[in-house]
Amino acid sequence: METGRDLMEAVGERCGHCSGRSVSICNVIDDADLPALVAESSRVIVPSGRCFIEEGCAADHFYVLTGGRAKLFNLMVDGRRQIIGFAELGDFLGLASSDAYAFTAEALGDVTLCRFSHSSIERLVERFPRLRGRLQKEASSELVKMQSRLMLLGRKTARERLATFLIEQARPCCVYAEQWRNENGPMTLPLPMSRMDIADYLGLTIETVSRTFSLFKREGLISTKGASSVTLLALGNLADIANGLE
Amino acid sequence: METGRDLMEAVGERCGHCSGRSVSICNVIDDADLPALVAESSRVIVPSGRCFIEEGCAADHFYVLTGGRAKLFNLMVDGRRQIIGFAELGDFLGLASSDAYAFTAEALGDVTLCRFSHSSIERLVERFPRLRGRLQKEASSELVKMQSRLMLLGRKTARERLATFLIEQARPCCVYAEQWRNENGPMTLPLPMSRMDIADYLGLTIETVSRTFSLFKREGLISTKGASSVTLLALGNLADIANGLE
DNA sequence: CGATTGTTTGATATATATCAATAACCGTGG
DNA sequence: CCACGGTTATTGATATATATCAAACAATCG
Repeated sequence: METGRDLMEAVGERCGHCSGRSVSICNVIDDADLPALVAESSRVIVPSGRCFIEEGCAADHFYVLTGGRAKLFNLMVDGRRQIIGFAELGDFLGLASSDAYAFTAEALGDVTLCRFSHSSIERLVERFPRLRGRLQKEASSELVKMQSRLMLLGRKTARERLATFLIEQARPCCVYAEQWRNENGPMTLPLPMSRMDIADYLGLTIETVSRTFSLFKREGLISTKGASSVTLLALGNLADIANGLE
Repeated sequence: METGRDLMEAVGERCGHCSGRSVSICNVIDDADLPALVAESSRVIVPSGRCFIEEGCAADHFYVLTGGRAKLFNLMVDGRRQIIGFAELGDFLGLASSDAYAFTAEALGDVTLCRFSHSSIERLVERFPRLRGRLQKEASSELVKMQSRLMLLGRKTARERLATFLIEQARPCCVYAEQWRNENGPMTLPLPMSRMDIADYLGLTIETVSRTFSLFKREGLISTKGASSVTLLALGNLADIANGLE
C-alpha cells in the first residue's frame, strides 16, 4: 500500500478512491518498476461514440481505462442490446479468457486508454507478483456485482432498477471530489450515458426509464438539470427502494 | 494434460467432459501430489434440500462439487429469489473474494462435496502452479457466461429464455454418456430442478415456465416424461429460438 | 390408496412495451 | 445572442406479454 503506485499514475492519470468496476490494479506497482510498465503500454485516445473493443474480434490487447467512461454491451442479431456495465477510471477491459472479445466497448464521451498487448500479461504478472492476487480478487468481486445484476434484471421492478442504478452511480468514483464529502446531503451526479443506454443497462425501454425518472422527481427523491445531471435528494429512500423495502 | 489428474478423481469421483460452470481445475494435479491434496480436503455429503453455503455467512471453506447438482441463489428481503446458476460436477463454489459468501447453495438431490479450508487455497496454488492459471481462466469464462445471462434476463422473451435454458442443459456434462453420442438426434435430459427453480433461474413465474413447456410440446420441439425429464426433439430450432432467430 | 405437493391449464389483472405526439435540449450558423 | 433543425427526452394512449389468482390435474410417497 505505502510503496505502491497506481498504474493510472504510470500512464499519466490520477486514481481517486475508485474500486474498479472491472479489474483495477491500484497499488501493486513499485515506483522503480514504472519505466518497465510504461514500456509495455501505449496510450490511446478514443473519441466519443467510437468502439475500441468489438465483440467477436481477435482479443489482441487489453486496456486500462485512464480517462472518461465507456459502455460495454452485447447485441442480439435483431438489434436488441444489453449493456453489461459502464467502465470507469481504473477498469481493466478485454482480459477475457478466450481469443475473441466477449463484448463491445464504446466510448461515452472521449476516453483515454492504456493499451497492453495481450501476450504481455504473463510478463507483467511475473514482474509484479502482487498484480496477480489483485487481478483475481477484482475478478471475483466483478462476479459478485454480476450476481446482483442478475437479481436486478430477473426480479426487480422498474422503480427498483432505476433506484439501484442511481445508487450505483453515487459511488465516490463517479462523483466530483467536493461533492462526496457530505454523503448524507444531496448528491449531484453526471450521467454521461443516454436514456437509451440506461434502458439497455436496466432491461427496460427509454419510455419506462423516463417515466420512472419523472416519478422520482414528483416524489421528491431526485431533481434533474437537463437529462445528464441528477441530484439525489434522498439517498436513504432510494436505497430502500433499490432493495425492495418500499 | 497427459500427466494431469482430476481433483474429482483425487476425491473419489470421475469427471466427464464437463467444463465446469463455476471454476474447474481438471488436469492440473500430478499423480504424485494427490496425497497432499487429499490431506487438505474433507469429504462432505449433503442431503437433498440442505443448504451448504449461506449468503452472508463467514466464508470459511470452499468446495468442489463431486456428485449431484446444486442451485445457487440470492434472496431479497421479501422473498424474491434469483437463481444465479446450477452447479455441477467439478464446479468450484465459495471462492468469493470477500469474507462472506455472496450466495446460498442448496443441494438438488443428494450432493457430495470436497471441502477445503479457505486459507488452504494459498498453499494449494503454490504447490500446484498450474492450478492458478486454471482458476483464472475459469473465472473469466464464468464472467462470459454471466454476460449472456444478463442478455437473457434483460432482453429475451419467455420463449427465448426457456429455449436457452434447455440448450444449456444439453451440454455433454449434463447428459448420460450414451445419449450425447449422436448430438443430432433427440436428446433426453434429466431436470433435477423444480419448475419453481427454473422460473427463478429465468426470471419468470412457474406458470409462464409451464405454459412455455406446453407450447414447445405442441410445436413438437420437445417431449416430456413427467416434469423432470425432457427430450429435445429439434435442437436446431431450439437454438434458433434461443438466439432470437424465429 | 388417499393425502400432499407440484404441475398444468384457465381467467383476469397489471406492469411495462409499443405507438404517437409534444416538448426540451443542443449544436450550428446567422 | 438568437433562431433554427435535428436529436433526445418526456408525456400520453393503447397493446401485450407476463404476472396473478384460482381451479383442475398429475405425480409422489407414506
